[in-house]
Amino acid sequence: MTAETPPETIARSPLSRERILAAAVTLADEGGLDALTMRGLADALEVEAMSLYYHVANKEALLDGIAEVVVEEILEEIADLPGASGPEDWKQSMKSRILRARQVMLRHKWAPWVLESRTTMNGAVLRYFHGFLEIFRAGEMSYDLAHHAMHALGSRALGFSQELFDPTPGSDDEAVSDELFAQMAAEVPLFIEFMQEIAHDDPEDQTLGWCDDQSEFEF
Amino acid sequence: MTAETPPETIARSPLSRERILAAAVTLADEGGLDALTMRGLADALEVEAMSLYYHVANKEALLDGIAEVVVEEILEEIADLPGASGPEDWKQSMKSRILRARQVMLRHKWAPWVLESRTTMNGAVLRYFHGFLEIFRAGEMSYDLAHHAMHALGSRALGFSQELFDPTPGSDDEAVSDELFAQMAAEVPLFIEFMQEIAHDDPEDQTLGWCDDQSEFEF
DNA sequence: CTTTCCTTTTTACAATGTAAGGGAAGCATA
DNA sequence: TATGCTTCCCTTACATTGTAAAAAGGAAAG
Repeated sequence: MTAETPPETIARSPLSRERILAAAVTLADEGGLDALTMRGLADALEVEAMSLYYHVANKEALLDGIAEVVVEEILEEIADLPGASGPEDWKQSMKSRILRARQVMLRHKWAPWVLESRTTMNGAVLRYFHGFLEIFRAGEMSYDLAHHAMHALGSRALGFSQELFDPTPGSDDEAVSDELFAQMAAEVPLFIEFMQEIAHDDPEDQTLGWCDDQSEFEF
Repeated sequence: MTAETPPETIARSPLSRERILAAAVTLADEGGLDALTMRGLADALEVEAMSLYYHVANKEALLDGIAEVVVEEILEEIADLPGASGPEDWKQSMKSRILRARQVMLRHKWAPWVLESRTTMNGAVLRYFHGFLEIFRAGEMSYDLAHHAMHALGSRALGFSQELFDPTPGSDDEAVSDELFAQMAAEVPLFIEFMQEIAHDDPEDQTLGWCDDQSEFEF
């Protein structure tokens, strides 16, 4: 009788959906989504590419899988948060949840792309949003209001950064920037002032703080 | 002597960046982003694939291009809107702008994906946001506040729908849905109630109306 | 030993983006 | 007229992707 491999040892041979998904996540963490290719993933697992297909229907299913993994990670992260106790601290509850989610997203920078590209909602997302529903109920608001609030939050609820645009317009370095600056000053003068005013802001957290204030004000 | 082709006729031979971008947009409109392949685009233009590369550096540049086309379309769409006149109607100005943008987005359902995937900001986006800045200034708010407002709006400013999840969880039709429903009732009971409450809502516009109310409330 | 089932590999193909170089037509210069 | 240069398009070719089809290995059951 062969000795049982201890369950927590990540053995080589026995491939499994979980092992594949875990490897996919780390692969994407390291090399970005572009690095997440079936062959590359197989290599990382020291296996041939087609072996993956026994455990995962196709690449789309793989992406579904890692999307769920990420949300489950968020769920773990917020597991120890207290549930909304009084009708008053629902804002704080939401804020802390979103901040935790954001932490996870920062660990997996590719995650927003994958999550956005999923069309079906997996169980983890369901449970995650269910948590928000509980909070909203604790805040004593109607389902209808909760619905609107969800929409208002949008993907921010999952901690998305959503930078939308790089500070640098175009790939130009410093060379052309003189005439470009002149043109911008002519075409979009407010933007110049805007940028200069904004320049001193801290990068991220202030913004998220605001976003929370926002939802605070609306109700 | 062959008759001159009238200039407004979309002549066959002379390829051009504009013609390519236009064809790319309609191709994506019809078949989705997946249909937008270099070879397919070339076919649509009755040209060989590699010919495109004379006018467009590569596919990424092509996507940059159609992204800009879309935003320019938005700009045209809002061109006739009155600028913010008084400090009071800035909300209305924003709302109408966003609604127009949304119209354009509905014409090009692929656009959100492309816009989100662009890392650099093109001139059209710049001008579009500049319009918002003007509005904010007309509303007599500081650049700092405007900055926060932009973040709060996020991609909604461009009219994104951002449905985030399909109503249907999974690809299951009606078959498994009984036990699935039971499981959901156990795991995420609030969701069930939530869905039933929500079911009577109209699909889209109400939501956007709310989103506008939201920004209304915050200031 | 044979048969069966589970898992992995072998081989192969089609679709994609794109590098490299080849031409054809028009125009300029000698 | 002849030569060469520029502009624009095409031919060929290749690497990389996802994945279909089927065979091979091995463990378990008969």
